[in-house]
Amino acid sequence: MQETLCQQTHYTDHMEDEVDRLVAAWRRERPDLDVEPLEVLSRVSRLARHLDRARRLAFSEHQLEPWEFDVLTSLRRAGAPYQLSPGQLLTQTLVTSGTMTNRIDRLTKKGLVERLPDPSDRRGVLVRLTPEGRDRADEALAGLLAQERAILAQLSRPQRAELAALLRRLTAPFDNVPG
Amino acid sequence: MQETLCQQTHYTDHMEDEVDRLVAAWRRERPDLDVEPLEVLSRVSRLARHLDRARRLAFSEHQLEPWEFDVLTSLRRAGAPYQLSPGQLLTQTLVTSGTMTNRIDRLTKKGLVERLPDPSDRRGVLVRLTPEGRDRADEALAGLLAQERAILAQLSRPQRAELAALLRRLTAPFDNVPG
DNA sequence: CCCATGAATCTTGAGATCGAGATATATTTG
DNA sequence: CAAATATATCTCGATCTCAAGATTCATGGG
Repeated sequence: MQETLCQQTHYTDHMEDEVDRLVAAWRRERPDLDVEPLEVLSRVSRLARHLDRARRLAFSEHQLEPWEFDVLTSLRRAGAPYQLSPGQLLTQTLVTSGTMTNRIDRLTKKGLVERLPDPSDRRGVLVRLTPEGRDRADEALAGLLAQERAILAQLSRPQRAELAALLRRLTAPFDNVPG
Repeated sequence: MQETLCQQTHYTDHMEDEVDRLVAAWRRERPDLDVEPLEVLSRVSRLARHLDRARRLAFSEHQLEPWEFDVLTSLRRAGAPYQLSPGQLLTQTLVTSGTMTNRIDRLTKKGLVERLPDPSDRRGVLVRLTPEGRDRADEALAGLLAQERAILAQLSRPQRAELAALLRRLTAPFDNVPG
């Protein structure tokens, strides 16, 4: 780790959040414990819940639920012919197999995806985006990005890059092991 | 924003994660879009799901569900006599009022909390931790902190502080407005 | 004092998630 | 080649969550 000249994140406005209050409360009630980990991970969990609410709102304009968006965009990103196995969808969306079966069923009923037999493995199935599914995914993505940009306006571009890099170090171990 | 000498987050090991692959896929499929926001916010959402799974595992040793932990520790942090209104519990746990009523019902049946009339407002209720509830919260917290420390070992202490500060700037707007 | 407005909590019904186990097919091993 | 093991997906039942609306009480103006 080398020292270099870089942007210091030195905030003049130190606005408190719920986690500051939460940590202060623990230090008062349990001064014997080191609750430093909560400074990072409680913020991650709470921010994710806030984002989930915000997304639910943003998607409701497009008649899409967040879980529908997750599946449709996973297929969209795969590129033509826009198909993945349920197993690949699992690693992208981090839900259980039972949940994914259920999601595919419902999206099929809505005409946004279709199930095809996997030609190379008779156990398997491929899930393919329909043209309508593709359009819905594209529309919703544009809306989501606009919303996310507004939330991230709190940070400068280098700060966002720094934040992304720090988060990557935490997510990578989860994403790169069997677990 | 001043420039100072500080630790540069310059990683020799640039381990990829799912979000790197996700972003690369979008740039290939939708080169017209700027997907930079996903670098931060998709990592936040995915990390939160990984944490949720890890917590579920950690708490199962104590026969506690994550949602039970959230409610019990909110009350524990409040300090003696360990009581809060359902409304206060809402802002701490970010669930809807219907969900909270349900949670309080179930925790009451398990003998971990009890409902008392609010002496200063006859509409209101106070939820109080029972002695057993308090013990369960304290045990589970110790276990959670140990697990979180292991996850955060990927970062140095100043990196953790930096990460917490950056996240605070994103959570504060959510935590400090009516929304 | 009474009514209108607002706030805090609870009720309800629909829908989504999880975990565990079932089923069918692949792959490896002896 | 047969048996054992592993993999991919689905089924099922129990919870858990949410959104919307109902209920109960507080508060302020007339």
